[in-house]
Amino acid sequence: MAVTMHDVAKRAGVSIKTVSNVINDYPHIREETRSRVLEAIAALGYQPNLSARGLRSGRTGAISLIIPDLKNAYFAELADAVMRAAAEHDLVVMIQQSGGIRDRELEVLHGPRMRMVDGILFSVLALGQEDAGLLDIPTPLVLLGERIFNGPADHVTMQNVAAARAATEYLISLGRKRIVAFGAHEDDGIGSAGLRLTGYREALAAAGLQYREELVVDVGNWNRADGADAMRAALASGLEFDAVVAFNDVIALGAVRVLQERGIRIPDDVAVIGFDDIDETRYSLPSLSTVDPGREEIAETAVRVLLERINDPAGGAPPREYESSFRIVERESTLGVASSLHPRVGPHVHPHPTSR
Amino acid sequence: MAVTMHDVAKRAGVSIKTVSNVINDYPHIREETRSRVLEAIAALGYQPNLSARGLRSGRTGAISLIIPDLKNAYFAELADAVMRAAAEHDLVVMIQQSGGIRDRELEVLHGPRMRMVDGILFSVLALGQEDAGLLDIPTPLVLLGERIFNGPADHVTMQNVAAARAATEYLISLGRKRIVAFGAHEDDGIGSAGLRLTGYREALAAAGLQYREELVVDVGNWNRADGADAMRAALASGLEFDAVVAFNDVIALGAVRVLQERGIRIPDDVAVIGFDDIDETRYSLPSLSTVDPGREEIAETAVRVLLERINDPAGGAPPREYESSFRIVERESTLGVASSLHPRVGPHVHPHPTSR
DNA sequence: CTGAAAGCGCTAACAA
DNA sequence: TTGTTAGCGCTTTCAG
Repeated sequence: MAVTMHDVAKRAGVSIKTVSNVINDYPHIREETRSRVLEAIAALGYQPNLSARGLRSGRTGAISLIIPDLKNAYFAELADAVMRAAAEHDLVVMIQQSGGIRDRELEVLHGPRMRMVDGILFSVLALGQEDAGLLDIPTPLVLLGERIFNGPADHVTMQNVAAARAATEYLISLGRKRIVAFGAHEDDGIGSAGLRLTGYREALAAAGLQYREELVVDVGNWNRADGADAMRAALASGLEFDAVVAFNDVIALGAVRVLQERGIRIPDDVAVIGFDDIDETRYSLPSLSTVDPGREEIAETAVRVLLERINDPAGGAPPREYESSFRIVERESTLGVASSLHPRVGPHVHPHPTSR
Repeated sequence: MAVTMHDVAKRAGVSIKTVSNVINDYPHIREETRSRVLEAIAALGYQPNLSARGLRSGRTGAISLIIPDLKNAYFAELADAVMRAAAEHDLVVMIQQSGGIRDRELEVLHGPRMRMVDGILFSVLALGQEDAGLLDIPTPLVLLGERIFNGPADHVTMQNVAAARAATEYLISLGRKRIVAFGAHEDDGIGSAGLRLTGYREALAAAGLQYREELVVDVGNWNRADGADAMRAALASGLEFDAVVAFNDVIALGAVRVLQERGIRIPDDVAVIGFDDIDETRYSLPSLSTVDPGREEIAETAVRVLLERINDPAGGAPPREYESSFRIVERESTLGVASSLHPRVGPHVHPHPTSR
């Protein structure tokens, strides 16, 4: 059987409690005692039993990250950022995939596995405002992604409206007049699609450009194939435009592909900007201008806030909202290939301030 | 405080043991008792404490997956496959990133966190044969990826040599004569790069084509940027070739980009095939022919084998090797754009048998 | 078919 | 500064 604290205590000639104290960095231990214990630990190869510790202390040192799908680059990069932020606090991460399916989101959230972690980071996709009550669980919870919930839990997200507005204004500043909003969702008011559409409208209004229904293109699932299909349909319908602000990067890349197939030059004929700043946008042809949503900041904030909730004795403070800073990243799909003459030069960026 | 078995037992008017029996599907329980217990569980919202169960039973129901980097699409897709295979067995997965750094791989593998899981799936990148002894840990372990270890643990991998040979033979069957092996690593004999180079050589030899040093191109890190850089350098050196067998998909995509920048037509001037069948290869321009390594099968086999080791009382059986089946996936980068006229038609495949 | 009691390995009071 | 004791919530003998 595995070696326990008892074995260590016996070998070091101390009590089990002293071993515990050494392990937990209890301050008042004689240096000589400490080193004797440490020596015994090393000699025996002792490793604490985390289940026992968890049972006793009520803390496991693990948090859960619930995301729709790891194959989606956005969530893979989010998971990476979360894991690295968590590691800073000695936390390990259990990833659970929900598939973006409502029942599965609830199942995962309420499953017994959630009793195995100290807190949950939940990137909601399917649940809506009407499900807010279902989020009342005993485990500390921080919501990621769009602000579809009004207060049941802490929430960290990006500045969707402001970022979409900035992206659209950037295209306008390039002299574009007929800008497609690519990736809208019918009836979506408060999800990413709705918020980004709001930002798009704000930018048009501020520039005195008219909002045109026909320039708002729905894209079903925000994956590459649907992006390509939607662009194909838009072109088939005879839609004319000189720029596209896509509501995420992969639908932008799908659209770019179709535009290129049709011989439409980017950015000469049509400038394209995406959303998310996934790694691939640096290497696509052309490289894709996009909005960096502040992923690192989101991950760090989420882990920090979750930890505060975990450590907070009473759970007193009311839920809070946090928004990350964002920036427009200019690449070839809006600037042209001139920049590719210096492929090793970093992207030009437009910094924007954090709001909170 | 959370509700425990005691509370459930009290409410149902039975002993704690009976509650335990119901939860664990112990067969011999009177139906009436069972339903009474179930009712109490539902009414109280009881959920078992996994730490306590883990302490008592020695099993946590979690496994660990150690991979280099989730931002790498190959590993994200592997992680997805592993998580879905694990879910089939009611296992949850803790993902740990090693960064492909040797010290970090060892640190993660030997850290106390590993005592929190029932078994480990380890996708080794940096450790080599000389570290085989360091893999002797108490927790059941299954190695993923290349066969750099000779027997310390169970191991599941793809058929690197056979697949690279098949990919090369496929290009030869297309009439290509000067085929670049793209992604070799100096001095790599038994890692992916070395094995795939072996398959490449076998294919040339079988076809009576001469092996030429200059057609073997090193690519540093198997990421898109290094792939692009290596192709740029190859072209600058005046290298001539009519096909590329790239040792993974992202370096293939990086190379494709550079070829297109230079006005080289794919596949007319140069046919390109990659390795891994990551999702992106379906949507790139042109879509990329590749080798499907049998990821699902690898994940399912790995989880099954790990579970066998976990359940095996003595740990008796000697380590085993498992190889997944693979297949060549033909897309535009070797077939031409004709196929894109029917974008919704599935890829043509060359099935290959499983070896074990 | 069900109950009683022991103890998994650890930490938190409380003593010494 | 260190030792003793009592459980955390559960599963598992062993009786009944």
